[in-house]
Amino acid sequence: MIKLSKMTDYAVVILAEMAAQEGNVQSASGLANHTKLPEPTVSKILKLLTKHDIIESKRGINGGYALVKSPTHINMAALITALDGPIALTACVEQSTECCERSQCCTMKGKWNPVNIAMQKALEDVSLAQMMGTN
Amino acid sequence: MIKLSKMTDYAVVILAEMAAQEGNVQSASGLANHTKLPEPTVSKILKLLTKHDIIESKRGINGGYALVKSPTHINMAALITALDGPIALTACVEQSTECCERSQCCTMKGKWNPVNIAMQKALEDVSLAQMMGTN
DNA sequence: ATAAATCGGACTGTTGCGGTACTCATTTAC
DNA sequence: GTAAATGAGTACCGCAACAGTCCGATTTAT
Repeated sequence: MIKLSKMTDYAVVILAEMAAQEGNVQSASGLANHTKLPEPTVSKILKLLTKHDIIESKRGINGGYALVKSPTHINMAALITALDGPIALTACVEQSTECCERSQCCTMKGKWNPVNIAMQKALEDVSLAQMMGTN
Repeated sequence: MIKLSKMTDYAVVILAEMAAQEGNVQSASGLANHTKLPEPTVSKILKLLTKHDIIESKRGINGGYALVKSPTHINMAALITALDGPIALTACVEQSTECCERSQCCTMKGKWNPVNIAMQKALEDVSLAQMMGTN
């Protein structure tokens, strides 16, 4: 099963909650309460999102996190990249110019790239706002 | 990193080898030799592919495996489904009508489906033959 | 009928991820 | 200036899924 990690799943829920209160700075514990997710996990995800400039943080008393972009401008590709690393369907991607550990160069080297690109595009086309839309 | 398992990667290499000798029945050990992959792994993959009717097996002396469809009619979606299970980007897919383990229904329930469908389509559009094409 | 060759399914070890806890750095209210 | 509140960073543990291994079932050539 090609599935993205729970972390990404959680991230969407958290971001949706933040978007619902757009403009407000919300603390990690507050978000954890609202989303019913375990606080340490929420905190971890928020840090990752901050590091990748998807949200911004404010320290000190009454600190917390806030969106920097509107939900329309946050796409799934960026989210997944932030939490799970680069989007690629196999280890044998073009970037690794060396041969695999196998005795000869894998004949499939680089062949997955078109697929990867297609997937990347599919994910870029979905915004957080769309994910939040009614069923 | 969204990545598919090595198994799928290997499967493509193996199928490419089989396609190169289309029509011929090839034993698991023979294919392992040609692809330089560990035989038990090759064997395991061949079993999975057989179960999903992507190839067919022949027992007894001079037995082995052979393609049932032409490389043009084998797409990546079928391959990945056979080896890694259904293509879905999250556990919270439409099919599970129950709520998550969280106290309330996840607000994102079913929202990933459009993305999943887009990915499925992207993968269906790539045939084994295309993967075998020259670099 | 026998035996060799091969497929088929169950089993096990290991790696990576999800989840947690702890400590340090920073900011602001008083 | 001090202390409280909050985010940032690091390190750790348990579980689950995967990669790899083995032995039994089945078929066919002789």
